[in-house]
Amino acid sequence: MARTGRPRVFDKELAISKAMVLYWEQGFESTSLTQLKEAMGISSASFYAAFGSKENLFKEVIDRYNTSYGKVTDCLADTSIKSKVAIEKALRQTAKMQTDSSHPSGCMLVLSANVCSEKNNHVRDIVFKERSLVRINLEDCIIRGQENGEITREIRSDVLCTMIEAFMYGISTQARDGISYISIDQAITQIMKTCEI
Amino acid sequence: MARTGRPRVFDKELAISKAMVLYWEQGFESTSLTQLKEAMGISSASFYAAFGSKENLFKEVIDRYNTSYGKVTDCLADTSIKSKVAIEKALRQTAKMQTDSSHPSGCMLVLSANVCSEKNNHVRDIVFKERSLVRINLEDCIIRGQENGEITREIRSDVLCTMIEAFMYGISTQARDGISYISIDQAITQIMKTCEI
DNA sequence: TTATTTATGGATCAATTAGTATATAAGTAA
DNA sequence: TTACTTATATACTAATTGATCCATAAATAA
Repeated sequence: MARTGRPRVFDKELAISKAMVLYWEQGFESTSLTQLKEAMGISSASFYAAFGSKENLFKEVIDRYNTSYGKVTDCLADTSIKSKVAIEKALRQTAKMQTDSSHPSGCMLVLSANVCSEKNNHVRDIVFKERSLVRINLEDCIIRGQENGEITREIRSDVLCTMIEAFMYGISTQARDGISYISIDQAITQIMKTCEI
Repeated sequence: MARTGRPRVFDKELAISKAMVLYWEQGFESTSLTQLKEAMGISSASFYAAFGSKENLFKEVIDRYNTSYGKVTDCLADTSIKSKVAIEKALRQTAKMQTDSSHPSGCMLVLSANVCSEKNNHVRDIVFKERSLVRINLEDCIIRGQENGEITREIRSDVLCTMIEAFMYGISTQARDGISYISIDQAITQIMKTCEI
């Protein structure tokens, strides 16, 4: 059944997209409500009616990110492809996405709320938890690869995981610094050799 | 000759240290003047008389960082030690420093102003330029090592530089996430093998 | 029709932001 | 002493922060 009440005049999904760009580019705290409302083209009343708070909008934006740009690492959990291939694919897709100039550079989960004032530590926790999920997927993928004989057993899975994770997180800063995709891609080719049998 | 005028009652160097902790922990934009003044124990008038502006204090803090905690990568420019040793030392010292709980975790140059609103892009440039200097030192160190036969020539210096730089930057996020020094240190042992002849 | 529900426009809120103004205190220089 | 220089205390500013209030608009339900 159709919902009652005056219908919303703005496109909520589009508004979330606009907000994502701002939060991604500037981070949670540095993005003001004025900027968000302007980008969305709505008033305070509409903003709070639709999203509840600046923080709640951020949560919705993170969800959006995870189901769009953030999907570049989803292949780590895909057991239908070989583990080493999955890791390499995750890294290359990450580098490609993060250096794409059609949106803010770097990874939103790494950049948007890692540093903030104490009162917003719970916002920092949101992205921290999202990163944890990626790390779990990466380590599981490595373990799977070692069990299947696709990845070297000479290196402990947690050590390999920490090495690749650090490299992956660092791409965000490099992307912000303007390091090219091709340059990062070549580095990926190099670091992937560590996984070889 | 002794300078004229009423002498400053607070310790400027100590005040910069206090400010560094705040900027490091929360970033430039998320740190308020109120917090800075409270940490320093001074008034607005004293603050502006001594530092000029919030941004100028940040510059002084970055200088302080570079000559203290940031020195962990100085060995990259030390031509008296072997290149591979210098890189390994820089990485291990970086990991040790960034996970030390006596101060904020991670690297201030990577975390404190990488993400901000447009009006502070020039502050972002400050840390961007500092990172550039580290990158130059790293690449020069690699080139030197390859010329001296201490580092493999099988990999292009710029590719090796990008790989190590990404890994190094990523340590900041890992440190914030609570990854232990020992874990990162083991990953360093692994990634250093890439440099071997 | 009337009641109910939800969204919007616009005014407004208290708190906080970075930064100033002014008078005075405390030192040196002549 | 007087002149000068610098720092401090206190009050203050305009602008911005995230968020709320209220009247009204626009839909459905009965």
